[in-house]
Amino acid sequence: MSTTDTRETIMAVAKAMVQARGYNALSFREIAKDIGIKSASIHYHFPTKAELGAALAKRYTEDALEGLEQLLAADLDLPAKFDRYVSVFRAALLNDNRMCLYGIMAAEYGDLPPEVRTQVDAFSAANADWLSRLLESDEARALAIFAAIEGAQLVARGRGDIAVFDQTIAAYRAAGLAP
Amino acid sequence: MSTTDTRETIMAVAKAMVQARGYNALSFREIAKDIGIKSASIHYHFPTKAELGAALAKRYTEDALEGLEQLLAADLDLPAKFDRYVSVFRAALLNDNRMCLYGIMAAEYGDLPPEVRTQVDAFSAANADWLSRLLESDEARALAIFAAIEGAQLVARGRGDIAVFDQTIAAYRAAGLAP
DNA sequence: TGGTGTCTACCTATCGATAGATAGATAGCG
DNA sequence: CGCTATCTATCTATCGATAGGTAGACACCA
Repeated sequence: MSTTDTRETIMAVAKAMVQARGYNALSFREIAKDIGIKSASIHYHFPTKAELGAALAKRYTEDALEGLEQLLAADLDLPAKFDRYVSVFRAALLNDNRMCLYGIMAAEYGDLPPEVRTQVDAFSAANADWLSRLLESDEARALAIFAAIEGAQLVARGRGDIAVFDQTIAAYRAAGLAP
Repeated sequence: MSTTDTRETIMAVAKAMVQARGYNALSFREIAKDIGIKSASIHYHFPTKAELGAALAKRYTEDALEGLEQLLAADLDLPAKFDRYVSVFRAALLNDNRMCLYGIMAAEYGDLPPEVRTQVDAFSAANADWLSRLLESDEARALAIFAAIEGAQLVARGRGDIAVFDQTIAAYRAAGLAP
């Protein structure tokens, strides 16, 4: 397999694992077993676990930003755009009750290597920035909405019920927090 | 030391560790070192890690419920009671940027032993119930407020800034989500 | 063209550290 | 004596990481 393919496969598998069980539960041996190589080979692509974690978070933010820029430019009204935004977080739950990579890593913040923290921080900043542009509001309000969505995901995950997520978002809208 | 004392000390230290770094990062050896005993001795009080984790979450809910019942009966207006409620979550952040035990365990949900999950679920249910009584609202709205507070804590922790938590709660109030 | 060196992408084997867990001994106490 | 609470010592499993080797692709040079 080419370097790029294997590297991408590692990242895809690792991302899913983190979203399901967290950064701490991420294991080189498990990744390796999943994709049919040896754990030592992962070190060829990602010298340390911290580098893999940082690459994961960085890519996650980049991918999100790309999609969000397109969404912002789309010919949709504000509630529809917000709907699409929320559906990204919703999709994680639908995918085997997983969480947003940010949410689970933020919970483990105290255990994260510095380079991973940096990338995790970037995700919340990017989301707050995007939401403030969408809503033409200040960053504080945008960050509050982002936080509320993350919380909705966290609680819905514990309940194992996507309906809880939907009802919570609906409550945010009914209260006027979200558009 | 009496059984009770040691058991309580183990729980206190373990609780702080989970709030700082999560259930997965909780280590018998670390707890033992902290309180000056051997890790084997912890197994005398808590045969397995899962039992310790479940006991932690159970106690956490019990303690919370006790305080909340008193708060509900207190001679304060609604916003003041809500203030006090929020301040409990705020206090965790002030305590070395720790998180609510529920929040961090909910994030690790996919990795939690069944008996721990059960106790974690009980906490969100108890909070939703309490909030619905406080607000005289339906459970869905109450759960949404709980979720939003958890999210505020998660994001503020990543930012390492208690002001982010305060501003987020303020934004919830300004929007009309919280009283 | 054919040999030589280098690079990629893995491999096997192993390291030291740490995890939770257990068996069995022991000190102290009523 | 018997119980409680702790100890020492050890086990198995797993962790990330490293050392060293190798098949194959590719480039360069005589």
